[in-house]
Amino acid sequence: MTMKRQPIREYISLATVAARAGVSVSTVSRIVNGEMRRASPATVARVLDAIEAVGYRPNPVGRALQRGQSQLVAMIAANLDNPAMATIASSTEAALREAGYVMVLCDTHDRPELQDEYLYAMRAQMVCGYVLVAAVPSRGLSELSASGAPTVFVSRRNPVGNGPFVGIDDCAAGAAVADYFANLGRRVPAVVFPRLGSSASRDRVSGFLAKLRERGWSDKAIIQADGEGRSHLQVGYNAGARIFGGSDTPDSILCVSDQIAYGVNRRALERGLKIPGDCDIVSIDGTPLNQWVAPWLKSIEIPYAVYGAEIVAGLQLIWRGESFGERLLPYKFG
Amino acid sequence: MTMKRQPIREYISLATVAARAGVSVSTVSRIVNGEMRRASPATVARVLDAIEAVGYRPNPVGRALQRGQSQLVAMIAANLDNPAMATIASSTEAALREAGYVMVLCDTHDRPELQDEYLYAMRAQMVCGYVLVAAVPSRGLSELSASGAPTVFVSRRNPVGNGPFVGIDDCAAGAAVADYFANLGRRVPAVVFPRLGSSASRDRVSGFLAKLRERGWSDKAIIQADGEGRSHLQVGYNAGARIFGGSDTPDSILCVSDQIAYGVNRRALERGLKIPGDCDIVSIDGTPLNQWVAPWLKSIEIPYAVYGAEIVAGLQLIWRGESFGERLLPYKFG
DNA sequence: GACAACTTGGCAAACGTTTGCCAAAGATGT
DNA sequence: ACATCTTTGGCAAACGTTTGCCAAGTTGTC
Repeated sequence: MTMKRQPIREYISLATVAARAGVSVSTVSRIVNGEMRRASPATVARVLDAIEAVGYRPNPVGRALQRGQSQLVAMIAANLDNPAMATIASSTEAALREAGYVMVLCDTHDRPELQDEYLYAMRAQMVCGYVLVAAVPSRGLSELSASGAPTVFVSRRNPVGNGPFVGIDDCAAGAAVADYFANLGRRVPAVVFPRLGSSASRDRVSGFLAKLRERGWSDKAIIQADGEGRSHLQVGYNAGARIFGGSDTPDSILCVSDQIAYGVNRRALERGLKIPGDCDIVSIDGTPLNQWVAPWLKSIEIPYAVYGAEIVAGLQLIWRGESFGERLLPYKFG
Repeated sequence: MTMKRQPIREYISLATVAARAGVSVSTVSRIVNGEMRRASPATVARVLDAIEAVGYRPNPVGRALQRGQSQLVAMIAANLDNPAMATIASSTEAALREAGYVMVLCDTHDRPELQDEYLYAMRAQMVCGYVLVAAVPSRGLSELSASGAPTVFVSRRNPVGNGPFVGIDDCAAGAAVADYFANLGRRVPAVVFPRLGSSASRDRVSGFLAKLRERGWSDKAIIQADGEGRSHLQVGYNAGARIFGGSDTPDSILCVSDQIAYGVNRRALERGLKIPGDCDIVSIDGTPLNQWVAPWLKSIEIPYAVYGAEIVAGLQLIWRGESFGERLLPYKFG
């Protein structure tokens, strides 16, 4: 009944090399790992030749078992369909490969149960590190947090504690947009954000509001619209209905993500508004795609393409036992 | 100098369970693997309890080493920044997880050397299957092809042989667009495609051309523009310069991908053309994002979100030793 | 009462790697 | 000549799993 699984092929192992070079497996292992002083130059040369001749590559599985840790790094991301996360995934993958690691990608669709399932599965895989992009609170995350496993949080801070973080200064970004609107002479600003916000969303909104207050706005003069939806596109579209349906129509809108801006814009078009013109929209994300499909959108540009390098640098610090608090990357605006 | 790596934690192994249940490791192993007849009901119950009590999960690394094959599936994709591929990656990841596998994601940026590097690295990881999305010809791919390892090609057919394929009927899709233009009474059709084409691009173009010929167009009456660029956005933008700069301006354009359409559209806007109106653009891809950011674009909609399920179904057929030629999924148009 | 057949479960080898420890041989110092 | 140290390299255990084989114990049949 049950299929018997056959190995796909015989692998070239240390034993193969050892036999060919006429030495023991341990000697080859040490040379492979760069312990050149443990063998005479003649032996080293012989072994190196044999490695070359048979095309040996260390088997990561055997190594993982012995070391109790694989060369796999788990990236657990909330939603790959979001181009920003796709870019983070892509750049992290490239940086990890360069450093000799292999990335496992897990898409949680923002669901805590799925996040936990992945967290447990990855622990079983003996991964040597975790990259959590926009993590949600969950039991498994608390355990991970407590276990002290090498972890870097990206975009959203650790929702159940603290830990190394790579992102931008969200508060400052929100404030920058507020300044921009104020300097432009806008009178009726609005801000759109998801109802179930993350630390990032909250900070962007509060930075925006704080700066506007500083520049003379009263709280009720600022339109705040949260939207619901499983994607930020929906969030923006839903919030747009309320923004453009109220008594005051805003002349300037901050959307905390590109996708929200797309949703708001669609609603605006349906209502016959001109963007920009009747109303300016600014978003925070600024993926390159905007230049192609949303030239009407001005953005705070987050350097997602360099996130990967920062994330891997952070992991390497942690692996070396050094500390890594947070790395706030500069954004571009205007 | 060199850091000594410490295992993150002690893992709960078969030995832990065996000690607690008072049986041998082999007995536990057999029960974990569902061989219930090899032990008395009483023993089985005791072992199951122990498993529950200590929270045992099989270690995939040990298993992989013993079986000569891991539960990892390699997805090697040409360009994650393309939303279509991101959707394929996402849906495949979900389907694999459901089937108990773990996906490793590799982004080759369309570069053969990188594709080879990944192919070799994944072989060393003892992956149990390969999903190649938009593969490019390379030495390693030929070797993989020859080795008979379980492989599914997606979107683009195997460029160095043949093998299981998941995609759409590209030829028919191109023809459908041709019919659409003809029925609409368009006179000056154009087609835009990347200079370095894949089987998919070529088939879409040739299907389009063949149908137009069938409906009375001469070859020179059809504008064909190939574009260069590292992304399809660039391809479209570059080809757009030639299309809109020639003597004949087309009244209808087929772009073989969404991203090319974005590029063409940008060029059209720069030239002051109205889309649609002066010129219809139709693309092949039809990602959901279009509805939000490119309402001007009509598309053949490829069901990327269900690719994952088909890919995994294909892999499972292959693992079972059954054959799996190709699966052409239905697309939606209009 | 003898013998076969089945049930139940353990032993041990194997997968590929790493590494602590030991042994042989050569080099150096007295 | 002897003690000590260094160089060179192998042995064997360990990581967690699977599985062929064997050894008891139980049951059934004549």
